[in-house]
Amino acid sequence: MNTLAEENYLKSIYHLSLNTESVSTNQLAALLNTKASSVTDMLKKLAEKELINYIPYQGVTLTASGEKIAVNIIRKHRLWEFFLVEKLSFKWDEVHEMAEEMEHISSNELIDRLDKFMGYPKYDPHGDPIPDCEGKFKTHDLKPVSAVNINTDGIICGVRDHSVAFLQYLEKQELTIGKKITVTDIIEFDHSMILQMENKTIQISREVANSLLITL
Amino acid sequence: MNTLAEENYLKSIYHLSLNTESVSTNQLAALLNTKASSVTDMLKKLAEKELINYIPYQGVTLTASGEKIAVNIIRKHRLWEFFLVEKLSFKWDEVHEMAEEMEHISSNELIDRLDKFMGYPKYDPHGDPIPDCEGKFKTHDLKPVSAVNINTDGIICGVRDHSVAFLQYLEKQELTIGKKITVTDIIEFDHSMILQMENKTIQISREVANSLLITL
DNA sequence: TAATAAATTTAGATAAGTCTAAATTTATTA
DNA sequence: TAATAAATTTAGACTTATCTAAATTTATTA
Ligand SMILES: [Mn+2]
Ligand SMILES: [Mn+2]
Ligand SMILES: [Mn+2]
Ligand SMILES: [Mn+2]
Repeated sequence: MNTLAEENYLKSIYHLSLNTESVSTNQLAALLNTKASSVTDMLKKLAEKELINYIPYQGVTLTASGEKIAVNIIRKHRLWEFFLVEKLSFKWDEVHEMAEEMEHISSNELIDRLDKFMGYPKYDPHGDPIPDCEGKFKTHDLKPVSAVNINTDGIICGVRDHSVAFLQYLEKQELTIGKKITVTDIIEFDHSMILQMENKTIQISREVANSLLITL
Repeated sequence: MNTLAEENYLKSIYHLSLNTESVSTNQLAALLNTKASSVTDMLKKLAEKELINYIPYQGVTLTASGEKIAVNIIRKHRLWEFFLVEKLSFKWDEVHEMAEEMEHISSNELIDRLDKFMGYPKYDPHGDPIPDCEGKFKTHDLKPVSAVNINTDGIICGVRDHSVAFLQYLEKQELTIGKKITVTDIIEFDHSMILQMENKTIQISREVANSLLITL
């Protein structure tokens, strides 16, 4: 159907589209660790296949069929991550690279059965929503901890930074999905925050607070 | 490490080596559905990497490191097939193509954990042995049904033909792995055989008898 | 608004893996 | 054993996905 490279481009365009209206060549080059000229070549190919709307110099958006493919790849990625953590006991910081390969296994029947086998999970190990077999999913209303006021509490439901370093840090602090926290104080000087957890109090930096997402 | 194409060549050389001392260019071209000239190019590359012993015009054998890689790919293939049948309820005729893709997922940690998750199975859904994480496995002593005498009985433990058509035929006749059969008669004219099964008697052609493997 | 900088595309090259057609080597057979 | 056939390799081309360097377009700023 589509090559591995094409799938990775579509997925990247999808992710970048969540923040900006139209995605630029340089944004893609940065995310895909490639050069702008390589991106241009691929954009022409994807436009030819009508998977993206491409206006030279003006950036790209996904067409309906391009988006469908992108969401399906993300569904596969997140279901495999769930499988690796829930069934094979990997930690949440270990699964992304493996899922990058597994998301390209082509069979949809396989992924639908995997979904069923795991009981149709709604969120992956990082709190990201898993699209169902129709491509539908709902994001819950998330806020970075850095955006809430003193004495607000919430449940950790996601992260903005998926790096191994960040995930390992959170794990160590027990700041994992599902945990309840209350912001008890904010240090004016550097905006670090004091969090009250079930069994302890910890302090986190502004950077961490920015990348830790909660529901109120 | 190695490309997908390289892995497929190594695996094919391994499989063909089970029947012949040295594997020829044309044998590989036929199995891999490609042209002899393409095979020659790849053989040069694999020889360069010291994964095969290649003498132009004389065929190839695997080196120790080439064989290790081939066995690891086969381990992955068979473990994923087992997973698909045992955990996701696919039929034994449906899993080969999916496993052809999944065998290239690179992580060995992943496959070792999958192995553990499934209880270290010794045989795949077609009766083929699954190498352990060291690459070791034992084939049981198999004979085609066509090679046994009247009134011999045995347990179905494998197949020589992995085609969908053959597997579906066997499934329909309940000639599946683990079933006990007794050869009660052999028709001289066309060498078809009468098999006594637990709850019925059936007749199979010589072709079928040739591809159905039992232990005595 | 003209000059400069930044972003993007084009041109031309490279590597992997494949192909067809031609040349070469090995095997068969008259 | 010389001619013929079969198997294999070589030569040259093509596709996909990359790259660097140069040209072009768009954005910024003096
Ligand atoms: Mn991921
Ligand atoms: Mn994830
Ligand atoms: Mn198989
Ligand atoms: Mn098998």
